[in-house]
Amino acid sequence: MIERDFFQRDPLTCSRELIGCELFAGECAGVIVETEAYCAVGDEACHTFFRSGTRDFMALHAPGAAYVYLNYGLHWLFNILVKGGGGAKDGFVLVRALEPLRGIESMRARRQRHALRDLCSGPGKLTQALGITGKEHGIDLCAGGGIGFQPRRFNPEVESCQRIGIVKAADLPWRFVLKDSPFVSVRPRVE
DNA sequence: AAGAAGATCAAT
DNA sequence: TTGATCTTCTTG
Repeated sequence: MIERDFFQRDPLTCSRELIGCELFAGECAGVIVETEAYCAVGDEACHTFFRSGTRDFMALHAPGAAYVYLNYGLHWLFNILVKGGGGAKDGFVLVRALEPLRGIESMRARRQRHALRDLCSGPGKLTQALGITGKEHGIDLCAGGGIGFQPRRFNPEVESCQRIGIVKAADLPWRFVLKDSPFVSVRPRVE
């Protein structure tokens, strides 16, 4: 079980170090292979930049809280609140892709897809596969409940690249992937 | 009251 | 490349 102090650091460190950790939700679990960092200060792509409700959420919750929201009216996106202790170090980690480990038949049933690579290879896909929706918004992920994290069991090679699907601050290399994983959403551009 | 924007996905 | 679909925030 990953403890709260893991999330009492800045979003870039948390995003990088979550690669290779396990996310579990009920009977389902997978290795985190892709994340993105969003910073409360100085990042125009972060919801705190244009949503007062998000700034309120950040003030009212402890690090390790789930921040789940509906995007494009269709897809739930799963984030973790991180607070490094002071404005510029606060933010969110978006979990974007998993390598499925357990509960694979449940994932297949919820996704209506069979291939392992189609189950959790995107932020909207993994919430559907794990059954995460807005009802998980605000829950504590460090409380030993049904959803949480397990530490790494190997030493991953992590690659950083540009974030996906945003227009503002699109050039920042704040997306992190497990190198050469076939389970990421979009393969990083090879230089 | 109405409109725009938005961290996506699957089918064409 | 496009359509689906909804919440939040801003403007009138």
